[in-house]
Amino acid sequence: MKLKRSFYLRPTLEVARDLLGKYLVHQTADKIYEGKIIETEAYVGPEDLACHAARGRTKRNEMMFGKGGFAYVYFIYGMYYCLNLTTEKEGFPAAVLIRALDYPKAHGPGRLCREFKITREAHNGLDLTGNVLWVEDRGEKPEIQSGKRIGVAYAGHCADWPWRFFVSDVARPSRP
DNA sequence: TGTTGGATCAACT
DNA sequence: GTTGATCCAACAC
Repeated sequence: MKLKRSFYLRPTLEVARDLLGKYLVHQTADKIYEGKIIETEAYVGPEDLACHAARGRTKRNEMMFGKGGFAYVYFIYGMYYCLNLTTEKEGFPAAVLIRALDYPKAHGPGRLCREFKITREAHNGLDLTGNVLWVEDRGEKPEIQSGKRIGVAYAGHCADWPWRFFVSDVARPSRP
């Protein structure tokens, strides 16, 4: 079943963990994309230097300050989009980055957006309780591991926080 | 108005 | 292990 708003309004680390084993679904005009979520990362609040919201509210990260249960899509390195799902209550900036899906060529945040045709223009700010982009619970309860986040070495001590979650039985979600 | 660097990936050596 | 592709938001003038 489709996850309700209340799922996203809980603490971000719980949401990041619980999203593993769920299915991301993207309905387009001519096709439905769906894949199991196998890797996520949590980005929580102004004290997390790796979080875009650590530098205050801006045009780019505005979605993270809103209510949980919306898509936050941003463009990076001139070529790639990254898909995040916002969490927690309005006014508290937090989101979960979807890093990898169990879907062909979708292991990696940039690649999954390319495969799923997710763009900032079309999907940033989308309501995840709507009927374009959402997450489904199909009753799977995978073994979960956690580790350090990827590509955030600039964030100082925050880079060591074990806020990356992945499904144990996937040998290599997106990185060794 | 100009500069800079990033939550990446793939193709190299 | 390193590098090029390629662009927008943030910040410094």
